[in-house]
Amino acid sequence: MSKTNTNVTENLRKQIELAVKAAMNKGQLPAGELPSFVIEEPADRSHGDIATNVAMAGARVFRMAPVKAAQIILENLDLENSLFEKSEIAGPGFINFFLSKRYFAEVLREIEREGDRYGDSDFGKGERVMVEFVSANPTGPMHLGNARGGALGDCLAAVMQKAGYEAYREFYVNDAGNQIEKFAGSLEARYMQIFDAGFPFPEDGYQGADIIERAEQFKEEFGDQYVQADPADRRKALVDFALPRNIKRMQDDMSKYKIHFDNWFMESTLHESGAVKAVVDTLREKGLVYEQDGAIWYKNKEVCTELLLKEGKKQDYIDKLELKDDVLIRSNGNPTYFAADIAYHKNKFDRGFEKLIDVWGADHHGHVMRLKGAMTAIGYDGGKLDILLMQLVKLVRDGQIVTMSKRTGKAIQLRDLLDEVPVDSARFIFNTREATNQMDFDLDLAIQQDNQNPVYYVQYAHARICSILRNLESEGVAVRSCTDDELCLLGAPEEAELIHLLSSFDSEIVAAARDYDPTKVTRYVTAVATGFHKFYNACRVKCDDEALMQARLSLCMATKTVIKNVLDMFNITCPDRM
RNA sequence: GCGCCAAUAGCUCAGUUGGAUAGAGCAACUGCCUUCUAAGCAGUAGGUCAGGGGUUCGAAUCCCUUUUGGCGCGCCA
Repeated sequence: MSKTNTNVTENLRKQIELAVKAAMNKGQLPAGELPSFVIEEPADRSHGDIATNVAMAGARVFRMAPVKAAQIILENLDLENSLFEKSEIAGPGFINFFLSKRYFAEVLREIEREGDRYGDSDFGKGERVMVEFVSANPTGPMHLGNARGGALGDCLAAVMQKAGYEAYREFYVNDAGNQIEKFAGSLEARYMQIFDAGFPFPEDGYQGADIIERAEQFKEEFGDQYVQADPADRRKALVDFALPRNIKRMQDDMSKYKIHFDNWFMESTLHESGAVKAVVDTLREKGLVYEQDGAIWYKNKEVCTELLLKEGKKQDYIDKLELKDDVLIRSNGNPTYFAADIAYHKNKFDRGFEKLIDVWGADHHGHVMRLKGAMTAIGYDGGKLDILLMQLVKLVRDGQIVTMSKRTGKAIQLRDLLDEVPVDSARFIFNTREATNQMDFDLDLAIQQDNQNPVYYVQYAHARICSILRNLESEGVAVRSCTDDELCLLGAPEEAELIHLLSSFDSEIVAAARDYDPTKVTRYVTAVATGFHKFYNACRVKCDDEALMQARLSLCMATKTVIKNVLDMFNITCPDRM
């Protein structure tokens, strides 16, 4: 809601509360608790601009029919000097309020004044928030799930920024640990197979074609000089060769996808600095680790049980969860991913971030509780760590579901996608489905560069506005500021509806930030585009009435500002002509 | 078995902390360019909100239950 809009709602709430109290004092309503009620925009605009259910919500307290209570409240309501011009009782007892044209003028003025800052709010109070996303394994190419996570994470960070947070984007590179061992074994096998086709491939190795490619590149450079080498040296040489190239490829892909991370954080630094060992020690000091079968275990069950009881969960519910303890240090001495992850998130908090958001694939959801619990256990607030779980993407091509797997090497990769699908369209389409829902990505549709593609619909609205401005400019018409009286000429339903949409920009941003859901903003800007196209068809900007033309130009400029602010925020091209 | 997420038009999905006649895009059908971009607009058709109970003035929304689908329950990440 724009500031204008927010003020209107807050004032109305106070006025209604005063009216109810006044009626109670006069004995028109039985004295009692003020009911909690909502003030909202009705779905149907013929029901007014703002409506309240106070009479219905209070039906029990008032002990009378909602319609009658509404009448009494309305009689006690003072709407003099407000931006409302009319009110009515409707349906089962709603009180509907109609905004005056002065209000619409206010909104347009505010947008003109704020320009590219329009939609900003102080909801986040400048809090530093880190959004960690993609964080793909550097052992292979990025897949379609990373494409979705990239678009969602990047746009979520943008939304947080717009809502008044200080957002920071980070990519966690798992350049250490077990999967690097697997990576080494796979590379080794592919390298050796060049010389000896019978060299065994590890059972759990990475089967992707990219591994073979890297092994061949390695052979190009070093020939057969590692065939006879010590296997440990050979693997190290292969990883040292392949890993930086893989990371570079991920960075190039992200850059092509118009995602720019503030930081690429290397897991290996946590091992080298001793940070991983340090958190294990911290947990040990708190009596939360024990040794068994040569491994060091973390008392996850104990910690999570305590936290769940604090949340008010019942013991038998907790029992059914069958919580298990987790290994921190394997019997071979290597720390687990989990141990490194605790150290990593501690590191994030220690860098001064007050809120952490991780975008993960839903297949990692079993990891959420134990990580948050562990953060609390080492003295941080696990409640400040939020995980956005993203359901995986299914790829559909020619109406057939294509299974994605790094292992089969047959899945489409992020870079295949970007070769075929325009970046704007990929970023937009991935933000049309909520993260919590599974998504079918129709490759054929996304590749299409025509009106089926939703991003063009929004861009087209912007280009249309630019075109109007160009045409009028060539005829010597300059956009100027309008007086209130002129702006009040905007009375058509399409005009009112569009202004209404524009006024709710920052409440949409706040809702998206609150719910960690950037897809709300995509849908919002689509609605704004619809509102504009309807207005365009119903009302001609260029007309004989100079004052009306200027008022409509103000509306065009305001619409242009909102669309541009959204597309800029999401790093999507905002063309002046199409 | 236990847990998490979901089930809404032919398809893909919205539905704003319980509200008024459940919406949009695509697909289908019918109209609208001698006037600012038809990548657009208007209209028609399409629904047992998975099924069944419950809570209340009022349920797609909250609770219970059944069914179906996805995912997870590793000294993998």
